[in-house]
Amino acid sequence: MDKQQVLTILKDRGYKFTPQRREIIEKLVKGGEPLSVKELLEQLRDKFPELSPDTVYRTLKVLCNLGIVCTIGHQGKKTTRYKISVGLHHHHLVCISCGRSFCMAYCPMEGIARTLAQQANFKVVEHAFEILGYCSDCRVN
Amino acid sequence: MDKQQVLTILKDRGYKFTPQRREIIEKLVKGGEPLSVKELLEQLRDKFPELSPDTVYRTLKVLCNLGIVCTIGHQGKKTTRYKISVGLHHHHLVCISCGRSFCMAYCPMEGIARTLAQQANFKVVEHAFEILGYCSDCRVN
DNA sequence: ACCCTAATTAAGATTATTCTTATTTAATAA
DNA sequence: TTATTAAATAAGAATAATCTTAATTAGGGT
Repeated sequence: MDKQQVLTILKDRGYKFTPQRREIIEKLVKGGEPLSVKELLEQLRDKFPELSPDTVYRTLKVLCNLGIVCTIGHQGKKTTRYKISVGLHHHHLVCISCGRSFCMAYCPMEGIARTLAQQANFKVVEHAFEILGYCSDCRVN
Repeated sequence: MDKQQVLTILKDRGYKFTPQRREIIEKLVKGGEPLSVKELLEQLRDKFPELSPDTVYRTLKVLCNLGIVCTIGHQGKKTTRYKISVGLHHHHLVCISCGRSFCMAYCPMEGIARTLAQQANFKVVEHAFEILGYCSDCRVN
């Protein structure tokens, strides 16, 4: 997903283009390691010395809701990080030693959520799933 | 799980009994709706006017790690809540309208985590899973 | 080009949670 | 009972994230 694609999606949904938003998207589409809000702020400080954290959080929330970025580390173990989503809905394996994250090959929830929810007559809106442990580099044995 | 059982587990693991800890456990074993840290503090204010939030958070963390209490609302949607664990490891359906939570009948992760992790040569330590949506009372249709 | 309006912004307050530090205390051994 | 020590505590600082408010601005229509 490149910058143009993201901007097109935003436009279609009626969001405005602001310089701040453009730059945040710019940083994210570059890829690489998932970024924290703090890191994004640091990277954007020269261009927007008064960029407020709230603007970054708000923009990220919009992008999350549109499925453009995904979130890693909800679990409160470390600071939440964000990265451009690689298309399909998916979850992460998060290493509690080095902090790196790895995409799961597939999302095991689709059928399961339906089944579990049916039992409780519960209308599923979203689900959160994350596995924490040690990655191949960090595992001891 | 009653208070004695909890205290026995703590004793076995070498934790100390403090009046604060006893009271926090007392409130939790009563059952009922899952409690937030704020609610716990309010309920304990008359007995311990200077109880610090940190003490509550610390005690809850210990109890979580021992599997004695479980955590609801990790997802950052609302304040995290805690309740005595009903034995087996499990997850929750959380209503985004009324905020109530419901236990899932089983944990769908056991086999899945193993499979997913194997593919990545990842050693699983724990996982987080939560379904958000509307409960039977709150769903519109 | 100019105006209008709803969306977006910065700033700062607020809340939830964790961390640091110095003090207190529970459990254990003498 | 007293002394010892490791664990637990309160207080307050620090961090992450959200909310409130008033000012600014992008985009659409004139």
